[in-house]
Amino acid sequence: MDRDQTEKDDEASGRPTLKTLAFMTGLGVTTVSRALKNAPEIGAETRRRVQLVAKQIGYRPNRAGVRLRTGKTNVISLVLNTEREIMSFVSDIIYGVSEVIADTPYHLIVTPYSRSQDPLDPIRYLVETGSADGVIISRTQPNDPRARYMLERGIPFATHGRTDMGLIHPYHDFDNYAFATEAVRHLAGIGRRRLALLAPPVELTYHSHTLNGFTDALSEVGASEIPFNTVSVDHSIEQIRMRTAQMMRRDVRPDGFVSSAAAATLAIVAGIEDAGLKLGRDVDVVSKQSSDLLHLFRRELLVVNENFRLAGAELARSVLGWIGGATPGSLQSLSKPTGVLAYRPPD
Amino acid sequence: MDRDQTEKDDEASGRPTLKTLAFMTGLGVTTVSRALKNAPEIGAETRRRVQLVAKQIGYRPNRAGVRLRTGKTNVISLVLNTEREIMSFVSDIIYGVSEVIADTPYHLIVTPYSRSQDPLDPIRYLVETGSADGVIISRTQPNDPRARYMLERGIPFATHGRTDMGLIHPYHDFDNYAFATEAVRHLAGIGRRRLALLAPPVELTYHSHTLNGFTDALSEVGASEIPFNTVSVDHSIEQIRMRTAQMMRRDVRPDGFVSSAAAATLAIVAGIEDAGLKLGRDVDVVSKQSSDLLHLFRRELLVVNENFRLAGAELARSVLGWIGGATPGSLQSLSKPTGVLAYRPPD
DNA sequence: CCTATATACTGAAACGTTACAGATTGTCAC
DNA sequence: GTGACAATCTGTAACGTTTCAGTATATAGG
Repeated sequence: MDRDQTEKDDEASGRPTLKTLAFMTGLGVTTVSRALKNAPEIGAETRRRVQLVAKQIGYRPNRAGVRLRTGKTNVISLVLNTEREIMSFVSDIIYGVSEVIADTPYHLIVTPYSRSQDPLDPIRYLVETGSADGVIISRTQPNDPRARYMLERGIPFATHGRTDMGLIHPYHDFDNYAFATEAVRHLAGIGRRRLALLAPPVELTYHSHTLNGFTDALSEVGASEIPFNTVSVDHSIEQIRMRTAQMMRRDVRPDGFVSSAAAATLAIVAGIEDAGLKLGRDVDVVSKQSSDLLHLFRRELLVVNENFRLAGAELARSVLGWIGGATPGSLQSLSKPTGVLAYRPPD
Repeated sequence: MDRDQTEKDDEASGRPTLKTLAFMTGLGVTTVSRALKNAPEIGAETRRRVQLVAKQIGYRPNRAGVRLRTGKTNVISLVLNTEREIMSFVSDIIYGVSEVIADTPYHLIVTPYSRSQDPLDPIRYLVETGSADGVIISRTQPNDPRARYMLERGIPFATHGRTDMGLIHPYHDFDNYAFATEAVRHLAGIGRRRLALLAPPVELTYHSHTLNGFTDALSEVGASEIPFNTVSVDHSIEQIRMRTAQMMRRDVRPDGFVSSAAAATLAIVAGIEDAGLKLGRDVDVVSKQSSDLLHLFRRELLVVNENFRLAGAELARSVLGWIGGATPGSLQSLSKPTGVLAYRPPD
């Protein structure tokens, strides 16, 4: 009677639950639950038996059940700016994150914030609704309210880029200081003396990293700077192109560029050519790139690679590490630029 | 006594629940639940009162609770191939989807499938674990096992690209037939007679769409095809570049190209130049692009724009529509190519 | 033989929500 | 005054999980 009823209940519903396993093994749900998570108070044989059956029938814990009971979501949220983030960037980071969480119970959810919205809004939403166990943010600022907020609430996160608030948290960053210094040294090495920098937007931390590297290396090699700070990599292709062309038509114009983004570099080159000058002859450009396409564009371009897939992977590892109990300070990483590829025109 | 206890319970936990609202309004949780979803058996004043209080204290339904009780996840899953999907593509689609689900209760989760994995695996996972209310897939095939599977299980989905199985489901597709015909006509119009097509991979549906458009237009304008089917847009930049260069060194070589992807076009142009030929003089290339960058690369390139952000938005609308009860057949859309931009060299 | 203690297991309750099956009114017809 | 009925509200159970507070059995110490 009792048995029949339970049996019927279990066979009716499609997906196996703890109750199903309990019935099949003849144990209580509590025992099954504990056996599956290797609790010490369960006999060794029972444990193996339960786990065997669970694997056989393809038991997977119901996420909603776990989440409701424990508050654990098994979700990592990647928070993205809908219009400012550079294209290839995003997909590479996503792939990097995916790679790492692939064989964990975690899911990746993408939380966008749009237009004129406060960047803190999506973070508040995530924290208030308890929608994620961990968060990844980018476009990090020196004094970042999002990082501060999450630190206060004690929710694990990692930032793409560093902050500068005297607070410790996991991050992954590309060494933009090293990028800028190497770029300047290389340009100086091939005889360029008046350099312009297309920098990241001022509000982001890596703006000053890049700028510091640039100016430090300038004085090191004794070259001078041609100011180019009316635009940043966040500006439109058209604006950058126009400003570049304007600048290249002036008497005192740069003979070398350092560009912090691949798309912007296309615009710079276009601007240079608009002004009737020739890349590799009148001016050289060193650019960061994330996909391997710039050298197809103009083979005279000098490129430095930034690996966003790696960044995504590192960020995911950091967040998971923090969730897993590691200390935030031990989850910081910096990736060095992979060498300047010097494509000098063969002729 | 009873009151004190309830009060204490509610104030202890941070986030308001139905119980909190019930206590504040003096109603039962059932009534509150119904009032919030505008059930007819709730008095008009009560309804307003409950909704007012709910808004004031910022009540948000607990997703885990809803999901456990109803099975509704409020999740849309975007299933992506980790290595094959083209870069900018992905982020644009994500942004498009985000845009549409922004003011719905839905979250977007990204489900990747990697390497040598069966494309059906992630779909099976989603369906078996009931992880999503709706699914979006790309890299659609004429006979697509994923679409068939989801159709059988009755789970709402939309495909980026069409199938050809005689089954009806929502899709969004770019009109690649029109793209190919317009491209060929344009090339013929500027005097090109021997055309090569860099097609999508054969297994995907839009391969034949593109190919049909190409060959139909060829016979229409009386031009001939130079076979170029040893590579597809899925091949590496290096392979495409090499094959192109090989072909361009032969006696009978194309004087026009139609390319189905922007990245591949970079490779084609590189190959053309490797062979010592000049774009716009010896050969013209019409290419699809998703971001507006190709004309910066070589201004002789002829480009047709495919809007992936729009695609993402349409796909999201379709899935939501299906979930909302619309008939699958009414959720299909095709986007026309936006005109060939004819950048002829001015000199 | 009785008590203490470790070992292996178990039922009940709770997380927040919704659906089902009432319960309590008030109104109206007769 | 009674019964029928609509309108409005409510308690209980259930979704699948984990935690709490046990229970039952075996082993050992005295």
